[in-house]
Amino acid sequence: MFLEQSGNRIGFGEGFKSMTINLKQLSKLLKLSPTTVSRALADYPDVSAKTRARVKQMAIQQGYQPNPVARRLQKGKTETIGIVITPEQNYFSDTFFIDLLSGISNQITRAGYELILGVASDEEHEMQSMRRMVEGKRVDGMILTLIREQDPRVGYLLDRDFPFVLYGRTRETRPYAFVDMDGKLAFEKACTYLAGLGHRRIALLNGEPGFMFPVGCREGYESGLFLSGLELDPDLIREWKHKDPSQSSYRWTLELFKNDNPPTAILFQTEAVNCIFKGLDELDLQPGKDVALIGYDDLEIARIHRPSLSVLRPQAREAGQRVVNILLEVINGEDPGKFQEIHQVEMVIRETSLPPS
Amino acid sequence: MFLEQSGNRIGFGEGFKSMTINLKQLSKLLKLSPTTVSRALADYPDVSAKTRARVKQMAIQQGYQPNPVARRLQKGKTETIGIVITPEQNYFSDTFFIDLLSGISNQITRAGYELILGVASDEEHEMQSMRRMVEGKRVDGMILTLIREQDPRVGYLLDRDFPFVLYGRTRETRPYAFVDMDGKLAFEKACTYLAGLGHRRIALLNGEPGFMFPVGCREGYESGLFLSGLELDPDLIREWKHKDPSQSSYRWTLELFKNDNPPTAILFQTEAVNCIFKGLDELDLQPGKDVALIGYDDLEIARIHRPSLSVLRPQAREAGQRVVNILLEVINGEDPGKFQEIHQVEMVIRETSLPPS
DNA sequence: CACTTTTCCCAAAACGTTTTGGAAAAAGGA
DNA sequence: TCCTTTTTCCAAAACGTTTTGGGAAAAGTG
Repeated sequence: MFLEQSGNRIGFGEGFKSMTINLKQLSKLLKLSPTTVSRALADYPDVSAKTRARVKQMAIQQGYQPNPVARRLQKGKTETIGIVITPEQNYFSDTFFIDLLSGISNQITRAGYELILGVASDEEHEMQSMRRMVEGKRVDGMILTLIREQDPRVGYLLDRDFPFVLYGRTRETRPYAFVDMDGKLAFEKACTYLAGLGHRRIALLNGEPGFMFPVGCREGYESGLFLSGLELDPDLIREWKHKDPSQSSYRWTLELFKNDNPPTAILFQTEAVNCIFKGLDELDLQPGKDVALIGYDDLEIARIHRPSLSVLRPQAREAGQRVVNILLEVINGEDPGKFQEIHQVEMVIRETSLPPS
Repeated sequence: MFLEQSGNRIGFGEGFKSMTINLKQLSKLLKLSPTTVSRALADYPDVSAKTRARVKQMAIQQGYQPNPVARRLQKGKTETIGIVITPEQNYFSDTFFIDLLSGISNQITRAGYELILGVASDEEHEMQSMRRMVEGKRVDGMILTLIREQDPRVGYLLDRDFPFVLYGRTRETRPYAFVDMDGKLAFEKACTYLAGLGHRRIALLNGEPGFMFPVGCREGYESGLFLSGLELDPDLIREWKHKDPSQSSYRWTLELFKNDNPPTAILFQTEAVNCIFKGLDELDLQPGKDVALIGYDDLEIARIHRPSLSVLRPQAREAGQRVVNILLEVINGEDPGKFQEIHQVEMVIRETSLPPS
C-alpha cells in the first residue's frame, strides 16, 4: 500500500515515468481529503498550521504538482496568453524583439501562465491565428506588436471585449491598454542634440508607412527641427520598406546625397544601418566623420561596428514585462483605459554623432 | 427558450461575449444528448448520416467549438508542444530561425495543437524552463534546437521517456528522433566546388565549439579538401564565438591574411558575414573578387549585398514541418529511433564564388 | 454546565469534454 | 410471427482540480 505510491525521487533508472502523482493519491497518502490538501497547498486559513506543513512537505517529497489542465478547467481560465508574429516583417532582425519577448516570457512564467506563439505569413493569417486563439478559447489575453495605424486586430478585440495589450499604439478612439516607447521625444532629443552640435541639414530615413511607430518618429523629428530653429526640408525625409531594404534605404541614401545641399546627419532605424553604410561607402563618405548617424534601437551591430553607432535605446525587456503585468490586470477585470504607458527612450552617444566637419 | 440560445452571429455591438456556446447547450438546442452531439462531430459511425448533418450544421451556425481545456483533461493530453529558445545565442540573427519556427508553428496549428514558448537567458534557465514544461505536465512533447555536443537535455528526456525531437544531433548512443541538415555534405560540396574553380587555399571560419553543427562542417570541409587532393592546413581553420562576433570573425579574418600564404576562399556561417566584410574591407580586399566566399544559411544580407553572396541554403521551413510531424508520431507511441532524418542542403551560386584571380 | 463561537476538516458539486457500456428501435432472416 | 442482427441513440462515469456549503470537534463565555 505504501509501495504503490512510493514515487521515489532518488533512485534513477526506472519508474521515472510514474513519478507523476495526483491530488487524490497524495491525499490518500496523507489520510486527508483532497479538499483539505488542495486548500492546504493554496494557503487557505481554514487548515491548521500543522497539517498545512505536513501536506506541503509530503507534496514536495512526492514531487506533486497540480495538473494545470484540470485547474484551468475548474477555474475557467486558460492561464495562457497569446502572441502572433509575422516573419515577413523583419521581426527578428536582431536583439530588439527577442529582448521584448524575453521580458514577456519571463513575466508570464512568473505568473504561472503560458505563452503560446503563432507565426503568420501575412496580415490575413495573422488575424486568422489570433481568431483561433480567441474564439477557440485557447487564451485569456493577447499581446499585440508591430501595430499599424489602422489595425483591425484592435477593433476586433475591443468589439468582443477580449483582454489585450498593445506594444505600441494605433488610431482608435475607444480606450485600450498599451505600452509604447516615446519615439517622438526620442527623435526630438536626437534631433536637437545634432542641431546643438552644429548640424543644419538633418535627414530622416523613416520606417515603413502604415505602421504607427514612424508617425511618432516624424513628429519628434519635426518638433526637434522647430525647437532648434531649423527649416523642414521635405527632400531630407524618406520612408523605407521593411520588406525590401535593398530597394529603399540603400538607394535613398545615395539619392539623399545627390542633393545640392546634402545632409550632414541622418536619423534612422538601426535595422537599416547596413544599407546606409553601404550607400555611404559607395559615396566615399565615412560614417561618423563625414555624416553623423543616430539609429533607433541598440542592435548588436551598433555596438560592434567601428566607428560604433550612436543610438536611441528602448528598454525592450522592461517594456515586455510591463505589457504582461498590465495584461494580467486587465484579465483580472481592471479597466484597460487605466493602463496607457509611454516609456522614455535613452540616448546612447557613441562615435557617430560628432559635429559637422 | 429559443431566445436564450440565440447566439446571433450577425448583429454586432452587443452579446459578443456570450457567443460562446458549449456542448450541453448545443445538445439541448438539438434535442439530442451531449454524447450524440460529441460523436456526431467526431464522425463516429454510430450516429446516422441525417443527424450528423443536422448536428454539424447547427454547430457551425452557433459557432460551437469544443472547449480545448475540457477536451485535454478528458483525453489526458495537453495537445501542446514546447520549445525553449535562448537569446544569448544570436538565435534570431536573421530569417533562418524564424523560418524554422514558421514551419513548426504552422504544422502544429494544423494538428490542432499549441506551441508554447520559453525564453531562457542561459543554459541553466533553459533546462529549468524545459523541466517546468515536462514535469509540470504542460506539454506532450519537446522540440530542441541549437544542440550541443554533450547536451544534458537529451539525456534528461530520454531518462524519463518523454517524447522529443531534435533539430540537429548530439553525441548520444541511445536512439532518439532528429531532423538534421547535412552540414557535412554541404561543406564538402562547397569545398570541392571551390577547389574545382582552382582554389588551393580554402579557409574555414567554423561555428562555436561545443555545438554539434560545426563538427559536421569541419568533417565536410576536410573530406572536401581530401577529395580535391588538397592538404589540410590548420592555420586556415578558425572557430568563432557566437556571443562575441567582434572579437572573433573580424579578427580571425585579419589574422588569416597575415599568413605568408593567405587563403583565396573562405567558408563560413553567413551570420558572420558582416564581420568578415569588415575585415576584408580593412585589408583592401574585395569580397568575391580577391577572395571567394561561401556562407552557410541564406540570410537576407546574402541576397541584397553587392556582390551577392554564394551560400549553402538549408530548407528550414520544411525541416520545421518534419520535426513536428515526427514529434506527433512519437507522442503517438511510435519508436523514436525510426525517425532520424538528414536533409540535404542546396548550394546557391551567386557572385562571390569566382575562380581565384 | 449550557450555549455560542471558532477551528478544522470534508463530501459533493462543478468545470466541459470524451468514452464506456448498454438499451431501445428498426431491420433482416427463418 | 419470432428471433437475431444492425442501427441509432443515450445515461453515467471519468479526467484532476477548486469551490461550495456545511458539520463535528474544540475552545471560549456566561
